[in-house]
Amino acid sequence: MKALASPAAAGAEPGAASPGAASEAAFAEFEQRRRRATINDVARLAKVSKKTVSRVINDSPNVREETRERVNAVIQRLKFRPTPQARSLAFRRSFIISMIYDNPNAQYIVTMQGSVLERLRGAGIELVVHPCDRASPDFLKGLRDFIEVQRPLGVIILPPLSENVDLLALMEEYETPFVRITSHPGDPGSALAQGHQVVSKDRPSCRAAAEHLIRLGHRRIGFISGPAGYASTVERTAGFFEGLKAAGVELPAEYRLDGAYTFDSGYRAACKLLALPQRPTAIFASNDEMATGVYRAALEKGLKIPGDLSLVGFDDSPIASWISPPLTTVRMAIPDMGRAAADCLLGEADERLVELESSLVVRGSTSPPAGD
Amino acid sequence: MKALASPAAAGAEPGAASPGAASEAAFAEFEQRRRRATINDVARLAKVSKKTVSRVINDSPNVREETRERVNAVIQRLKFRPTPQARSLAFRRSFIISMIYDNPNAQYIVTMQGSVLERLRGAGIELVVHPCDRASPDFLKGLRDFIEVQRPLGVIILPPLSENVDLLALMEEYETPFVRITSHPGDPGSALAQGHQVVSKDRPSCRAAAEHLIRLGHRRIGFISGPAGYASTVERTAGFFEGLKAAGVELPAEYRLDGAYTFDSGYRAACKLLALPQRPTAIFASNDEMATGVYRAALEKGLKIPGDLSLVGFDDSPIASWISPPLTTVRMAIPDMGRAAADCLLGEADERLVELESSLVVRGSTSPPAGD
DNA sequence: TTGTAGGCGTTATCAG
DNA sequence: CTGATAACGCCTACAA
Repeated sequence: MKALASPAAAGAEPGAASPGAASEAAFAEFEQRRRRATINDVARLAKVSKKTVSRVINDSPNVREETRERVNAVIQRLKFRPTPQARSLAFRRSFIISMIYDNPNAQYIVTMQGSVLERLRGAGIELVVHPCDRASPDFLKGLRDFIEVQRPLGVIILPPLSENVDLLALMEEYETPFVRITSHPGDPGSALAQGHQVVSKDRPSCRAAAEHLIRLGHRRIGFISGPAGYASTVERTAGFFEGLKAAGVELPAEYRLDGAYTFDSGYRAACKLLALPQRPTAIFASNDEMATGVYRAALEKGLKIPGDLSLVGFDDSPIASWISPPLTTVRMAIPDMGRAAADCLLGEADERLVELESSLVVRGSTSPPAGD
Repeated sequence: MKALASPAAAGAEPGAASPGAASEAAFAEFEQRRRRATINDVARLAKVSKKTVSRVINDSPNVREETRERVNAVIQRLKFRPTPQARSLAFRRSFIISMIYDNPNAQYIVTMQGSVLERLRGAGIELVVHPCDRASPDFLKGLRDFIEVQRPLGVIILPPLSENVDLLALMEEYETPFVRITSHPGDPGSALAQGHQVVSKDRPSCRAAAEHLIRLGHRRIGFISGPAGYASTVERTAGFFEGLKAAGVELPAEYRLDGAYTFDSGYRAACKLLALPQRPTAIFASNDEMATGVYRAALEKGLKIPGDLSLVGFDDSPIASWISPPLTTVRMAIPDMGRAAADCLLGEADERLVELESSLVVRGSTSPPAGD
């Protein structure tokens, strides 16, 4: 990239003929020591002070271009890499980013971890995972200890923990940059509006799910929500009913049941729905795991999907495409969200609020209702 | 735990009446400074040298019990916690344990992370995750950089990476303690026998799977293997055929197909098996994802599981209990493996080789074959 | 059993 | 724009 691309150019002149370039002898002497280069080695061989090397490492603007190049040349030649241990001590911040979560599904977690790491690679920053149990009595204490002792560069908080204001207050207290991953931006001025936010816009896609079912001809539609108190529950519900309302479809109260994002809750809700005198011809389950429970219930009732019952889920988990028939569902842009979250923490985000749309994925579990 | 449990006992005597106990004034002065306590604060208030405090922190035996108690009392009173950043610099090792893996399924990864963390909690050691792509050209380079720069306390390597000898050589090179998670102990003396090993004994459970099918009356059994070169493939295959052989059941070559642990490979293999003139009455798929592909193939052929086709998988992933009928499968003791791996790295393992049995979980996907 | 002196590798302060 | 000097908080060697 730079003018001094050739290693030889760095300190090629024997006899110190070129000012500011170390002698080959000095380099040779370094080679002897068979140790990793430190900032001192670089400083000595580049004939500058440690501080200047430090400035180069940290992209300080206050370095003459010529100096910077000379230092960089030595850095490359010595394969110098600053150690995060020492930097952490001096910076009073560890070179780690932490991911804190309670209980999302495994695929969500792993995809998120992977996409965050995609951005962290090469930045010399590692990802520390911190699952926890918000029901535990020392949930906050554990987190406090962690933040206080580790002092991570930043923290990524996954839902539903990202809606926990006590946790956010903790981050503020320790002045730890954080990103909330959520499905609804915090109201301006509220605690939930602090820090960075990466939000999955689920309303439009859930609305699309409703419209999809209605377009197919469904009017009696069952709805299974997520657990109370989750932003995702609110958003998915709002989006879906938005779609129904726009089409002028009203849902009797008994078509609307509460779930808990678990297989069992989906199964039980479906059993109730399918036992209704006028059973729904379609069901929207607020996540795939519950939708899987609906498959079970339908099978037990002898109902064919999608012929007798159309079904839409949410998550596009692997099981959605593996189950038969494959499940029409909503896919969040998890990899984009992970990358965006990392960018926020790396200071490479333009805005403090990133919104990403999720999208409806139509598969075989939805069709026009059987004429009845 | 100790005699000086009460904080007041630590330095209660005003006027330095008690030798070796700091004055209340000194403590009060510390309180003023509203900073986290350092080893210096502890040393000063406990009237010992930093080194002695360090010895206490690190459980050195060379400390008089009385001194240790005095120091501990001050530590508690000051809520002193040594910072890993400084210790890392001095120890030349980060207080992190790293989990390295390529591509196991999400549930496996998350369960493993969780169980390892269970043991790490309270030890002041964090878990850094390091997924990577062994097909990438700079796979090893990336890992080398990571180990060289981060210097983790230890590394946990998940299969199939745990069978990569280049990776193991890297760990040896950097003298980094590691645990291999695998399904077959390395031959003594081989590269695979180095480091710690936590192995899942899958032969007995796979043998049990075969015996289970045979006991139900199956004789024409299809087998879908994992990808070539995986220890897990070898072990599951060996176990299953052990069971067949013990019962005197021979499998024609066409009943035995290669899979790749993916849904598609399971589906394709099943299609072939079910198209055989004498189709098998049962199939063992070497993991649940492939088994799910078999469900699909069976459904397309109009074959009922388990009536027309019995099916056994491996992993006991969530989908195994959600799919209909629920899948008979083999469950590895992943949480135990994770805890064992952490113990190895924490130096709390008795042996360098820990073996854990997996177990057959019988569900609804297996039954006697329909009389034909 | 305990302490002193020095180092781990980097960044901050502040003068020039 | 650059550098000397002092942190950062803990540990190791070597003494006592």
